[in-house]
Amino acid sequence: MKELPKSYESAKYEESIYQLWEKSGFFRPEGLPDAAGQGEPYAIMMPPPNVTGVLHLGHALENSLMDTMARYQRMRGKHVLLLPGTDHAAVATQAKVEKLLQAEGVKHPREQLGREKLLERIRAYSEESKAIILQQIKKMGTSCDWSRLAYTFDEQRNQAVNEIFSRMYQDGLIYRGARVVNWSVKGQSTCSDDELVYVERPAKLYYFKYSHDFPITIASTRPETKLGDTAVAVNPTDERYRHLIGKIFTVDVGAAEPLSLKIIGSSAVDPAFGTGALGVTPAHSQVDFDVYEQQKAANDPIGLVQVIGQDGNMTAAAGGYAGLTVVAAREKFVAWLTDQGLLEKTEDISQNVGTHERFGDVAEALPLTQWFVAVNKEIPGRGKTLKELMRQAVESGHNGDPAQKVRITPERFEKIYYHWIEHLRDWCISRQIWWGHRIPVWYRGEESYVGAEAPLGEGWAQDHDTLDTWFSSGLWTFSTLGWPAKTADLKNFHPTSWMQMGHEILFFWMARMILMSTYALDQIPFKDVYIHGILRDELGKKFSKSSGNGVDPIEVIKQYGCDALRWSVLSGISPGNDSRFYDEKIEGARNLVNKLWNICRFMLLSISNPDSKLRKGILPATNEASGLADAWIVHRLERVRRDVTENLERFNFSYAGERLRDFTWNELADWYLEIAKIEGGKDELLNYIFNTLLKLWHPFMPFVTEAIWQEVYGQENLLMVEQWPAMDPLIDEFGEAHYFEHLEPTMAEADFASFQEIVTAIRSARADNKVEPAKKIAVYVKEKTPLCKNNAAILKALARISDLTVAQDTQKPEGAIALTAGGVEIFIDLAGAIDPEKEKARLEKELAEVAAYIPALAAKLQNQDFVARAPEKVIAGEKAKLAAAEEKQAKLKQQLIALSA
RNA sequence: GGGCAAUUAGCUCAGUUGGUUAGAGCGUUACAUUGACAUUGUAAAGGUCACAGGUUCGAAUCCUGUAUUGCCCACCA
Repeated sequence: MKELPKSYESAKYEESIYQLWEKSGFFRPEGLPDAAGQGEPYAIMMPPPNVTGVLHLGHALENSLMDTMARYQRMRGKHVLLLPGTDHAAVATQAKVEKLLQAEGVKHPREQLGREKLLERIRAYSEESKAIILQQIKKMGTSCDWSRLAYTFDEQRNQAVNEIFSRMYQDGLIYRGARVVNWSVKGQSTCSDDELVYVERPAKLYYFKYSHDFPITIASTRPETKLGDTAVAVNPTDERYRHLIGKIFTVDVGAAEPLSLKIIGSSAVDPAFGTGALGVTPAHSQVDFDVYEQQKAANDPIGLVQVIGQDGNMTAAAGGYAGLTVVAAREKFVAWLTDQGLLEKTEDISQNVGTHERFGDVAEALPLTQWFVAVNKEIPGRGKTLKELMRQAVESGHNGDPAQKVRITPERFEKIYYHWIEHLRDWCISRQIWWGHRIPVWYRGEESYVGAEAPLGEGWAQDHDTLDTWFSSGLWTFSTLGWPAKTADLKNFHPTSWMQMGHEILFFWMARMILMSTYALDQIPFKDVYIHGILRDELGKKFSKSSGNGVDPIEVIKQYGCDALRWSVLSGISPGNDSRFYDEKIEGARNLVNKLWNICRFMLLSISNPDSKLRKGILPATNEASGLADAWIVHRLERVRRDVTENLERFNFSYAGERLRDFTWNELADWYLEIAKIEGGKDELLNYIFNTLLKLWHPFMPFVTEAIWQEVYGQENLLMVEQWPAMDPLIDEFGEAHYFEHLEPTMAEADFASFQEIVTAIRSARADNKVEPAKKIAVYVKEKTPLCKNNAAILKALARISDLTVAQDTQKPEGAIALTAGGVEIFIDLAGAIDPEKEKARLEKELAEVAAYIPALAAKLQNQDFVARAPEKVIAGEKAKLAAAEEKQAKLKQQLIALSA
């Protein structure tokens, strides 16, 4: 067997290994070794990254999560489909390309280039971006099925979009209507409520009257919109104003027409806030528009006057203010109020304003005719609204079936989801940008037609608007599987098994996938959603281009390797919580990868013949040379196998990994391999450990484990499709290894722990007394009562490891120091190297510690309540502790006396 | 204003359903260095588990309140 290099060089392996995996066909479920076998389908749809740029660290986290899960499930024998794709990200991409064009000097891209040319530019940009992204996904080691690569804006997905639009339209769930919507002047498009980003900023609150004879003072931070007021709302219980309800006042504030203001009652108005009266501007406030609708329904209508236009300037209805920008109109109006003596006071307040997620400007509320999804309308034949479908899928299961329940990890996000649903309004899905799925509706005069293609006949023109990008990504779990065709993939893989996402897209995406899937397929989109937090820098700040703290995951891979990147983003995370990413973490990850490499390298050097039979994961038969350390490591390996498996099942990626790290480094490398060096002759067992270890590590560190595996077994035998280690027949349900017949399995753990304590105590004493590491010293273990059944094994190990000599049943030699550890007395002859004063101080310190501990334990055991109520096991444990402490105390006292004698 | 988290060693975090003298990694200190690995090893120091009550035989863990920090939602017109 050729010798491996001293340290793992990721760059040498990663590319060729990925190619090998890809070539193997195992990324495809039907390419798996047992594709026709019993394995159940397991599907993960990769959230498609936006084609607005390249992947960042957050994507590295997501890919690591998904690929770890996919590899684990694949090794468990599932028919895993990890499906990759990208998202055209309508607004985001168009906004990005327009910004780039503007930087190139094209000030008004839409007017200057026109629809077709601009779309061409965006397409070119997005294709370039897409190509880079796909390369990056490969570099991250992602084991996804490239043959099923999807794009939210390709032909297949466009069919799905058109199909669902038509169905929802036929069901009356999509409608065209005039409502107040969010409008970005800069982007010249609508956006949904969820796309608003609220920013806090200082504002002035103006208190004024519309005219001198108007009886109520109102307050507003946007006085210019008051030119469009049509009512004043007061609380009907408010004694100050209730007598005015129903009255109509006509005031002239300089708009094209005098304002006709009706005083209306609304319990939503807080009498204690401000003046207790609210100027109602139906055209420029969502809330006020609701009031307008309510009044209409109650047969007490109020007017609607639009004073701000789509260009962000005042409309003709604003009379003397027409054509002014909003800000200029405000200044002019306030100046007029001041002149007239109508302005009573101003107040500086801080205010949250909704800005457009992509274009960044403050969104205006405008009344516009747009396309909407009706979330509160009953679906024909289903007896439920879309909102109810969305709620039920998470709450009790789709159609009340618990097996069709979307389970969210961590659970607390369920509450947030319900809360969001409560407040959900009809979803505005039409956008005036050009990059996106065109709305499949055709017009000719008064006629309209819904369908992908124009109907027969002349003169039909398609709706100019495009669809909200989330309308298409909402279909992702099934549009990727060929829907609306009834494909085998749909049957096999939907509902998908597991989905992960950041909490910031819970509403955008998770909610919409649930809506679309329950509506279109009568199925939930996925059984489990894992919500991860975001990665922050070492100071806890978000990574962003503007803060200049960005980390390029591909650079990290180049420098430290993909496995190190994966480990550094995965370790330390917990569901739903943010985590920090910093250099030391990557270095630590790189060190771990290298440690694993060297552990395997050492095992291979020690094994005379790596045995491919052991790949099946069966423990080798007992052999004569087996000792305590062997029993212990087998036991510990089984425990870690179980812990890793259980925790991956529960999506505790970080804990599973930590557990594996702890075993590998602190148990296997630091203890067992050191002993194995001395004892020797462990071919079979080392083979077994080597095999199992690589399999357990593979989902976390696919490259380094596969690299080692191939060095041993050749390129025809890929680790990625080895079977995940199962419980060995020789290990019982309690995790005890019945492997070494001459050893009690339950004792292995305790005995080895004693052994470790003894060794550590000796090392510590040597260090305290500055004994040169290379110097051999005599150690005597005094055995009063048999330490345990495996005492011989311990003593044997003690005698063989490091530089110790052991004698049984002995008196403390002259000048030796005495220790109590692991339940026995130990004498170390330092050949006069000790300082008696120092030794006395050490003993006294230890004595003080144990003396302080004993009374607490004793008191506990004398407490009748404790003895009566605590479980047997706990009481027995406390008694044992007390006994051990008392024995130690006695020994320490003796040792002190002996020292002063 | 409503809601949700977090608060444990200098730093980053575990602590799996209440039961060790509360753990890890990094950092720190001392020592080591040709034998798998300095991307290393050995040993050590370091914590009133934010605070105050309560429940319990027993609380980092459960309950109530307070403080600080972060996030989400609503919004003040």
